[in-house]
Amino acid sequence: MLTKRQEEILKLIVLEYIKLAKPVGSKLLSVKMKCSSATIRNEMMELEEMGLLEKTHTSSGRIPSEQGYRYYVDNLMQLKELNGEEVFKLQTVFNNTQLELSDVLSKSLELVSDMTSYTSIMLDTKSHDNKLKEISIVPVDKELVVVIVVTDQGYVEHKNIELKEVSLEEVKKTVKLINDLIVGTPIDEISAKLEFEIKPVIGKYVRQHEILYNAFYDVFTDISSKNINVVGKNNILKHQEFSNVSKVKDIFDKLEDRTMLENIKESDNNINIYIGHENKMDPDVTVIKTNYKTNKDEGTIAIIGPKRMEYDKVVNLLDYIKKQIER
Amino acid sequence: MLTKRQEEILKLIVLEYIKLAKPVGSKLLSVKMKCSSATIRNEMMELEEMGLLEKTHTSSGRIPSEQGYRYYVDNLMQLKELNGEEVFKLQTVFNNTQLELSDVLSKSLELVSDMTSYTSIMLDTKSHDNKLKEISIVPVDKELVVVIVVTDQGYVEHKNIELKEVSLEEVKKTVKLINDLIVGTPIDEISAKLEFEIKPVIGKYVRQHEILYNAFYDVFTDISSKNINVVGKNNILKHQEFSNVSKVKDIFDKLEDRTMLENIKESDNNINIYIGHENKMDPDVTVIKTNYKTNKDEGTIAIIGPKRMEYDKVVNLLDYIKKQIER
DNA sequence: TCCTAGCACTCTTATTAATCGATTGCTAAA
DNA sequence: TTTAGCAATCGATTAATAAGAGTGCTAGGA
Repeated sequence: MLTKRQEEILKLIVLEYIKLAKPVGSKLLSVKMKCSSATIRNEMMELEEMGLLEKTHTSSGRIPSEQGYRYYVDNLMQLKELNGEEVFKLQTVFNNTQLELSDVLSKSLELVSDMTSYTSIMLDTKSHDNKLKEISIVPVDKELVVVIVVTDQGYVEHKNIELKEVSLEEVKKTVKLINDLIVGTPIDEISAKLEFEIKPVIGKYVRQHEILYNAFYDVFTDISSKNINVVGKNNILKHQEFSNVSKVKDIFDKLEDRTMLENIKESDNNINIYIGHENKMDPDVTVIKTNYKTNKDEGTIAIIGPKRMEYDKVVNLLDYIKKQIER
Repeated sequence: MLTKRQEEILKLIVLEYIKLAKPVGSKLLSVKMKCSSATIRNEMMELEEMGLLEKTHTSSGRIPSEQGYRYYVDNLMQLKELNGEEVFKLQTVFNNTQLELSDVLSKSLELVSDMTSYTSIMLDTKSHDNKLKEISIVPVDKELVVVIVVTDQGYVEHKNIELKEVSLEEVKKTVKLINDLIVGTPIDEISAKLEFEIKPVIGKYVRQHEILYNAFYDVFTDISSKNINVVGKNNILKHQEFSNVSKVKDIFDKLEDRTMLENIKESDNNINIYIGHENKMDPDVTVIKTNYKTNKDEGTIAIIGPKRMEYDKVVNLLDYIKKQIER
């Protein structure tokens, strides 16, 4: 259990280090508190023994350990309000009724990335209530037909089918079959239905039914697939913990690795903070994320930055965005 | 005019410097040629006076100047054949008939980026012969209707319209109007037609015609807009000329700047090389690009790397891809 | 006239040493 | 329990030195 004074010291060190990125010494703290540097040194030693502080070398000032950050965000962090300018900028996005949800998300995350110098990720999973609404075709010319799939939430996906191996008639029949049999099916069950209800039937009267089946399989896979967007990646380069190129490359590669990014999915409804080794992404970063859920959509938004991150600001922004989206 | 020997020296220096990124000295060259290092030093001095070579400091070996690279690519470069593995990998992409052109392009550029460690850009302009084929609507529920636009080349774009300020009837009427009046119009002329032929008419019987007009304007703008894709951006980090983070940030920011990227458009049909200051992107890079043109599509593909680039390899690859696409 | 051996000179890189300044841990006194 | 004082530690900076690579120039030889 920490004393009041120890908590104050820890908090000051965290805030100071976040601001200046330099180890914090006892002398600096002694002017901010009403006791001598020697006293503070003694407390620092205890905090270090408890694993909340670290030194970069024997005679350096202290920096927070991962545990130190953890204690700070769990017990000491105070959320201040967003400032007027930030709210104003975000509101212009949320008030734009022209935009679709995914655009609102990416635009607001762009703002957040600009305001914080961190990197944002949105992972947009379509909701389970998303059902196939209609599938229609537009014959373009003798060689090409466009198949268009629409869900009851207004998602659209399309695929071009060449009329070489299959005829327009065959495509039409298949589409009618799908419209008759599987309209209304939730999108994540469609692949199964397609295989077991449609494939056997078309197999009977379409010569090259594999081609047709694959085309439809593709378009349904696309529409049920996750939409991932990384915003403000270049902000990584602004932080001095990432001043060495190979570290940067490491993180950039991870930010392009789809399976890595899909892992970021958060089901918990709170704003969750994963500091350093607590996240699976990279031990040198902190990931703050939350899930969101509307009647059409659900997904995760995440902010990634150095462990030395403005936790309070990011938590506030994320919370604000989550609430606005869910309205 | 350069003598044979001077050309040989220049070529060796370019190749050696591309390989090892270290200034090339006279001693190294003397073992590759049948004359003494003193002779080579004299020739180097002349080449430097002509502006083809540079020194990094008074007593360093030589590196090629931009003019030196220019002379090399114009007069000395020999194109070797692609190796079997490279051809094989690319062929698996080109032979996949399932893929649309833009997918073929981005996949083959991914391969090129992997094979070369450079960065690729594709800029896909839709051809002028692309005409509006059909516009159709799918009413999703009482509050939402999806508008889908298809061109005669099989491009699809869509937009959701909320049925709050406008009614389904009004949307239907407008769509009928568009289908009657401007189907067959080249996509880059549609905006104008929309404004002068459709807008005045719907203004008469649609209360909130601005909303409807804007929605259609948006979707036509989208479909005629350029498609830009940057592949292998992280490869920038592999080259020692970009080992300092602020330089990297500079280039990365440019690679996300849409207007910068649109400038890359090349109308010339050859493989063109822009070394250092010859390109508008950044004086420390070389851009090699060419345009391509199929019956559906036209655009530009470009490779970006350090000036110390494997010119021969990149030119070969770009040429190969261009030819395959245009088949 | 062209080529080359030889050599002094220049500049980079690596290594070591010396100094400065910040900060700590410890001790002893308040 | 707090604090003043002080030796000790270590990073960062600067200076000095040496080693190595490469050049430009000169003078002699083909």
